[in-house]
Amino acid sequence: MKLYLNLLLQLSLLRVSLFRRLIELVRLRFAPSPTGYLHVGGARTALFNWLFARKNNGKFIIRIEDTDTQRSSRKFEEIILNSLKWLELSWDEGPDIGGNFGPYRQSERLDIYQKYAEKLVAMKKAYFTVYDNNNNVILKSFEKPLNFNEDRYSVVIKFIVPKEGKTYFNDLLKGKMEFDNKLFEDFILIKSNGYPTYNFAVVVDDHLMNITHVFRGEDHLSNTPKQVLIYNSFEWEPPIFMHIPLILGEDKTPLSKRHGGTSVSFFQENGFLRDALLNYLAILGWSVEKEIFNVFDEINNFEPSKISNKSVIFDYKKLEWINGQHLRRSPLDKVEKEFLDYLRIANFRIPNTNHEYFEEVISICREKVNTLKQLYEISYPFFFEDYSYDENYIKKYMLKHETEIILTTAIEKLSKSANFTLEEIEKILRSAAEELNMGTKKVFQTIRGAILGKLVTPGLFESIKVLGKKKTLERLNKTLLFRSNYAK
RNA sequence: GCCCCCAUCGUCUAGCGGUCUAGGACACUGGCCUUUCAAGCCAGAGGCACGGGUUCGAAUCCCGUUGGGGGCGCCA
Repeated sequence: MKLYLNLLLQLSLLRVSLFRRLIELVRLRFAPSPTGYLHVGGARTALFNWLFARKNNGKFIIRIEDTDTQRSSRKFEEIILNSLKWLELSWDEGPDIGGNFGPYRQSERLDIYQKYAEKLVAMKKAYFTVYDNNNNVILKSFEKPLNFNEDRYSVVIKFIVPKEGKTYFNDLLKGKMEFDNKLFEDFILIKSNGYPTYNFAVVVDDHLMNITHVFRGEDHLSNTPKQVLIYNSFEWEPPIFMHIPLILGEDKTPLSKRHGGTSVSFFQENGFLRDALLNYLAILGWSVEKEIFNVFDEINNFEPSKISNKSVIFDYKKLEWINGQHLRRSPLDKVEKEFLDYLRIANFRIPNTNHEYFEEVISICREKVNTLKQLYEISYPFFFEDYSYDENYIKKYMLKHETEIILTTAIEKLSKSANFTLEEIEKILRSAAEELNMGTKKVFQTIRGAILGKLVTPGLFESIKVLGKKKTLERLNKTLLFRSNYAK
């Protein structure tokens, strides 16, 4: 009977663990250190982790690796989190929202690392080391060294690397990895300030947080065997690793500010769309049939092993092209919302207009530009009366003697238009050119500059229609006046 | 110095032993369209790093060389 009950218990436990695996197959994390802005390389890493977690109905976790007390700051943590929010890479557990495996800041987990490090010491797999001011080792011990004045000595815990044998692990992209243990020297687990080193904290946290897959930059590849050594010492099962090739600048050095903007906030502030940035980061090294897509729609097609195993050069031009594609293909209301958000972030203001007018302006302007910043520039004369005349326009058209007759004819004819439809406007202006016996280019460019100040604008007829009869006539007259004053 | 990763047009990539006189995208050049500029469409230029093997046959497999990147921190 007892045996039977035991068996039943075992079975139910098995079912529980199976059930857990079914509902929560995978757990991935993005673990930035808050020492700067979110770099596009980091964003790409976060994206791949997020994609895989979402595809498998798993969890995506944010953990802050702030064990560098010198360089870490709460301000950068906030900026990084904001960038991730802007990208809409939502997380299930993190420093801001908590979760069952917290705390999610390493600086708040010091006691945990200390406990596990001392566990290793007790297992004779790590030891205390005391250094003097000149960095000479004066003591190695399995016992906690006492009575060492902090001013004169520093105490750390170091891991014992086996002198022989090899350490193995598998990488989703690189395949079987093998490192000779001789390559490594004993390394520090707990620094003299009580903080853990990266290689130790990452293992303890990934294990305690039940992380199943670690996708990170290739710069971590050579450190992985040290981490596997720690997993092995605890008899913990290591996660599945994947090391993603790094993003470089066009001179093949790591992408930095020298090459242009590198932070997510830079792209945000310069009028890039989240969908476009994510789209570009996704296809940068990951080939799919169609190039332009929304990553949120392609979650199920994400295949980590299909990521290219080669470092990639960041192509600003292609990003801009992709951005233009998204700008034109996205639903208009979405673009409007993004544009408004952008204006707020970039500290640009446009006057309140009625929604229909705003929408029409965006609609005709987005055909001509690739970024929200360019959209602001090209749409400026639609929102402001203080638009200025392009120097080229003044020289090439405004000052020409035909301008007066062109503009007065346009004013006369347009003012007679009853319906002011696109077709009607076109008909009027074409007939005007004909009557004046002038080329359409000369006539249209003269009018274009008069009503918008620039020689590069959306289509003339559309622009006139959107501006409306009243504004168009006002501006034509204004230009006539400006011209006569200019001549004096 | 030691260890690790990588190598197809300028850039990203397709290619996984014959279908490759190597396909696509961005960028570039020319053309069409045209009221400007874009977009769009059409055309063009441009690449398997090098040297050895293996094989009837190699961009594709193996070795080496070269080149690029990364790591070897009380940074992460």
